[in-house]
Amino acid sequence: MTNAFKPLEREPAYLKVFKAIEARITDGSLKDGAFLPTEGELCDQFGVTRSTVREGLRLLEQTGLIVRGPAKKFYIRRPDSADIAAAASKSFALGGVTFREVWDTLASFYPAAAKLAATRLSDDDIAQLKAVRAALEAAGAKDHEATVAGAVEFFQHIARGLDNRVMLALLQSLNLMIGESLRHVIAGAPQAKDRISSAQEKLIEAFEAGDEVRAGEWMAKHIDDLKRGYDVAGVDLNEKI
Amino acid sequence: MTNAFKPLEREPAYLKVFKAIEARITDGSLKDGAFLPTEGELCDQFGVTRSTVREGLRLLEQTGLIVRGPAKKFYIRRPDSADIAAAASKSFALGGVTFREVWDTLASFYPAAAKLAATRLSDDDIAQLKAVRAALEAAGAKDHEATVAGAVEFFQHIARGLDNRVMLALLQSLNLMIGESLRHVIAGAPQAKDRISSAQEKLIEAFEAGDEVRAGEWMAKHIDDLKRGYDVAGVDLNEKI
DNA sequence: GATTTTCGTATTGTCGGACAACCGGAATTT
DNA sequence: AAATTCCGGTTGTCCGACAATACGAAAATC
Repeated sequence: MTNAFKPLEREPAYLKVFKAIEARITDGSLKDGAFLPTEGELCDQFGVTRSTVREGLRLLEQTGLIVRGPAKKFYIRRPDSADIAAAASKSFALGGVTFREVWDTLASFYPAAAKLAATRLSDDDIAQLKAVRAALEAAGAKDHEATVAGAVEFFQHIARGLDNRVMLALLQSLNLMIGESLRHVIAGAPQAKDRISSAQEKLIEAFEAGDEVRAGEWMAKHIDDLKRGYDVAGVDLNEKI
Repeated sequence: MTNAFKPLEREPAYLKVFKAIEARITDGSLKDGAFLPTEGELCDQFGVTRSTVREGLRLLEQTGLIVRGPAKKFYIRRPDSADIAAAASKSFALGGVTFREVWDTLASFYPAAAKLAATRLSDDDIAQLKAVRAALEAAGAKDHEATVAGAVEFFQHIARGLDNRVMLALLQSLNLMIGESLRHVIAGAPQAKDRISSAQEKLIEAFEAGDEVRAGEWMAKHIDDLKRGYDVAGVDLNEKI
């Protein structure tokens, strides 16, 4: 019997609202920065009640497609890499990934990123890296927070300098995760600051020289070094983040 | 004047509902698979109306923390890598990233992943890779869909075999994005299937031998080859996905 | 005339109640 | 025992309402 009726999926109205608005954002008819109509107007346009519209708006909100502007009105915003990264790392945390998984990923991906960085970082990017390193040097040896911040910021600037939003988002979500775990490591590893700083120095040199191979090698060493800090600090790599 | 009052953030009740439930999921007091109370019960417990509760539920729903079960009831589910990947790649699409960005990322990250795969894939994983390749071989030369599917599935299995959820999610979101773009390339590149298949063969050999270096090299070649297909197909790499 | 104050209005956040549609399971029939 | 019917619980949607807030314009002040 071929003339059976289709499953007839009924889709809740709030989902339709969500998809309708989402579609108009993706196809560009609602441009970035434009204000969304008020809830009341949306009710009229969609022919549903405010409760329903509001449920749809909550979906858009969580997706990151709209944010609250002045006067509480919503406006359109395409999610940027930072949002993607934040959402991803949050999900990871919920999923209970281990330190080992994060570090393994770092060790695999960042050397490759460093290679690319050697060919792609601008003079300005490199200057910023130097600034980050200088700030790290200036910080007190016992200032663990500054050490963590310096290490993470260095990664951040490299990711940003790659001029690639996909890579940026992926690396940023890693950066968010290592920030937390580095804190544990550094407090328990005495000369962490010096080792980090000297690795950064070598990396900057490689970037300046445009030396891909050296950049990749030093990044690998740098990360390996950070990871080794776990043993020193006595942290179990299989612990959940 | 230092004693000014701070902005005094008042957060909407629906956000509190969201955070409250989210917290109980993350801290484990609501376990994976458990059913959420009904909307009515939540109203009683939180002391708010259903409209409010429902807005909170929509947030949880979009975050991927809860899904609908039988009888429409919600149950708890920790987002897995596929969800993270899907969400991320969707956001990327909205952000209007270019093919070039995706391919650059592929070219940077996948060779590193292949190296790891050489040391980590189980015999079972490799058997599956062989199966994927066999299916690709069996497909007709003109069956572009099968070719795309074969190429993407090969990537998928590698990612899954790495035994690392973070890497899996990141690579999966890349896989989702290349699927679409590969379709364009392959239709316009005659011997794409053969080249893909032979690259897969070399990769499998390297994986079996546990030869990291060779695996990385062939993966780099493989991706480079796919990318070159763009020229042949006449696709502009700077086009948005 | 420029600045401050006041005030009205639009919008959001929340409420309470209402009803149809739907699902699952119990009660009933066959 | 199997199929059918029925019923209560739950969701999806609607309506109407109100307080709180934020904005912009009108009014008052200097």
